[in-house]
Amino acid sequence: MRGIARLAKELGISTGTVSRALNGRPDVSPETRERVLAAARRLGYAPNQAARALAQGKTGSVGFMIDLDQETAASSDYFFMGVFDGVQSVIDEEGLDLLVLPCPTGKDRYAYLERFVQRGVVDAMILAAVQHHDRRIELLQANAIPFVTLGRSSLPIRHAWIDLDFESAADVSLSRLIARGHRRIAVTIPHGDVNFKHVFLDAYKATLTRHGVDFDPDLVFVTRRNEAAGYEAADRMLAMAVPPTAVLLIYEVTAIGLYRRLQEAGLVPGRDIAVVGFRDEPTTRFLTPSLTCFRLSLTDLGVALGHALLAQIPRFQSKFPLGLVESRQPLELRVGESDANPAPSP
Amino acid sequence: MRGIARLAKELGISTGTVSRALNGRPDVSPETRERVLAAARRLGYAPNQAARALAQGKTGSVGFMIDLDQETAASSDYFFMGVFDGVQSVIDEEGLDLLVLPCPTGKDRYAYLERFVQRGVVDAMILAAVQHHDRRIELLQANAIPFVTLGRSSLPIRHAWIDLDFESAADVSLSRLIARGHRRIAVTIPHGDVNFKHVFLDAYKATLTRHGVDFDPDLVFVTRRNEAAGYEAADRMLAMAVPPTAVLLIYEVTAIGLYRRLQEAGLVPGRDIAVVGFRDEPTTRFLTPSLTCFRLSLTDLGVALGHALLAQIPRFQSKFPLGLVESRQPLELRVGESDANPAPSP
DNA sequence: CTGAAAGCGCTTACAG
DNA sequence: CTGAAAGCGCTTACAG
Repeated sequence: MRGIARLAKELGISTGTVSRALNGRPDVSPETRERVLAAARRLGYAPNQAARALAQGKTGSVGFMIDLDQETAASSDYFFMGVFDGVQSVIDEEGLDLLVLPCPTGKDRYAYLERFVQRGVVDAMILAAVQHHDRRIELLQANAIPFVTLGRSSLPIRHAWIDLDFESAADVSLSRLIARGHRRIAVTIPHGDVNFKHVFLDAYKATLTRHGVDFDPDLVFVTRRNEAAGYEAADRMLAMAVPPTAVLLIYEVTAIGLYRRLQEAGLVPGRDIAVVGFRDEPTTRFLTPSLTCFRLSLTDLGVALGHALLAQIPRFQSKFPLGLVESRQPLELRVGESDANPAPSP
Repeated sequence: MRGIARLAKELGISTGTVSRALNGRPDVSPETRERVLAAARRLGYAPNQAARALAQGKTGSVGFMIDLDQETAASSDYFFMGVFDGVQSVIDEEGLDLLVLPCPTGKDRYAYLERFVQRGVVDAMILAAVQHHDRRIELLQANAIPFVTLGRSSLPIRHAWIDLDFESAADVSLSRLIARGHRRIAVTIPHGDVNFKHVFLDAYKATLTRHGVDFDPDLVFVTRRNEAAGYEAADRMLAMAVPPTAVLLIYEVTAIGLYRRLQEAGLVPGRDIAVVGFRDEPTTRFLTPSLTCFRLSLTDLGVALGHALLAQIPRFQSKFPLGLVESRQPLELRVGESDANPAPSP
């Protein structure tokens, strides 16, 4: 005999009462509760997760699906770790566990998620690296799994999401550059189908338009998330008939390669060409000249995701009455030396 | 009615037969099996995980516990992602799922793990960031959970582990440096209680002794895993009465700060001071002069962990008869320019 | 406040 | 090859 039955026998009471005492139900006498808790402690009892989930119809755990493929995972460094921390600080309070589900390289993301969803492994999901048309969103909706995405999708479906404020970042950085006379401002966007590629590019275009600057498709560079991509992008920029006078980088880490290529060409960021990075990353803090970039609180992002998720789960909705969250996390400009230069006079 | 019962009713057969058909048992007629599988597909049936785990007494999932605290997680970049990929490539084959369990910053690691173990959330565990005296190992053994650790512990308990071959790395790198005349070789070791701090330092000492070089405790620098720590370490080295002529870095990322501090002092790695980094990381590939360091296959490491773990799980032991794995993953020297210089003649 | 009992959705000896 | 039934370890109306 094991589990709750063992406790019940030991104490000479019914399993129902043990269960109620353990779960903090009000209809248990203080003495009984004390005896049960003491026995549980003494015997090192912990409720079996599977039995509990089966009886209650909920698992008490939320999944956070991430991609392992190079494009999204490489150099993701502290990003997800920080976000996980934020999420847990919120859901821990509500007795929920976080299970990170890493989709292996090359494995179909939809099939991977489907397996977990259909088998009822988690009560709710957080999805990272949202694609332009992300079928996983339909999957979760069809299975009535509460969820929130890190990043918007472009599907004509409303769902809870938290994203970075790309619009504001594009506005702030471009306005700075334009005010200093820059007109040929290159932008790098991610490779692949992640949705923020489109979001960021749209924001870039919109800001240019607002300032009366023409959009030039030749100034858009698709880069992967690594140093080499920054090097190559710089290389291509330098080879242009009329090179850009400023660059906006979507992946911070590309700054390392870009700096290197510029250095080889005898160019100094902030003197010969203006460079603004998108997100502050530890590995770029040591660049010289220091990089102007946007700072993001990973913990805050995680906390926002946690709150948004709880707001989608019926039993938490009264405590987190946020409705269908659609919000953007603020990005704060950290001014460095890399964009100090005005545009060269023509 | 739902789940298996629905299928059974739909087909007019018993739930037992449905279960046997679904699970590929041999004692089911081909026609029945086909009908069951077709119906399951049609109705989008997937077995409930909790019910299955309860009935079978196993969950079919393995946990991989990582730390979220800055010291071990920050700049861990692709490290774990690569390892997860390797682990999954192995356990997927056996029908096991990988659940990553990220222990929040500041939360007690033992208590965090205990919760998952006692509730029976996972069948087996992989532990990262093993401490010198890691009570989690005793916890898993007491609960008879099959496990393997990424890193050795110093407990007088035998358990399955996979570690990096610090001994060989110390030997190869120090032998190179000593052959070039270096005698004052600084070493950086991690902060905190991670076990490889001791392993690496011991290997460093042993190699020096073997070459007849005296160990000087002043040449040991404790560094955290970030750029700034490398900067500070270099700073302290330069301030010494007799500075080291060579440096062995345990964390690659510290090379960035170290390079910077050396540069400020007008010193060039590979010309004025020899630098060897421990593990190849993408962010240091762009350093100039290029860094001599050790390359590690993360996927191979993950695969080794997966195999070692399966060897600890009774039902897989015949397929993976490896016994109690205690092995070190090879590290391959990637020669760069940073340690090209011989020691200056005294 | 407590107990007896049904039920959560599966699996698996045991008969036949 | 298939069905009936017990059981996995919990939770939760329902009585009392």
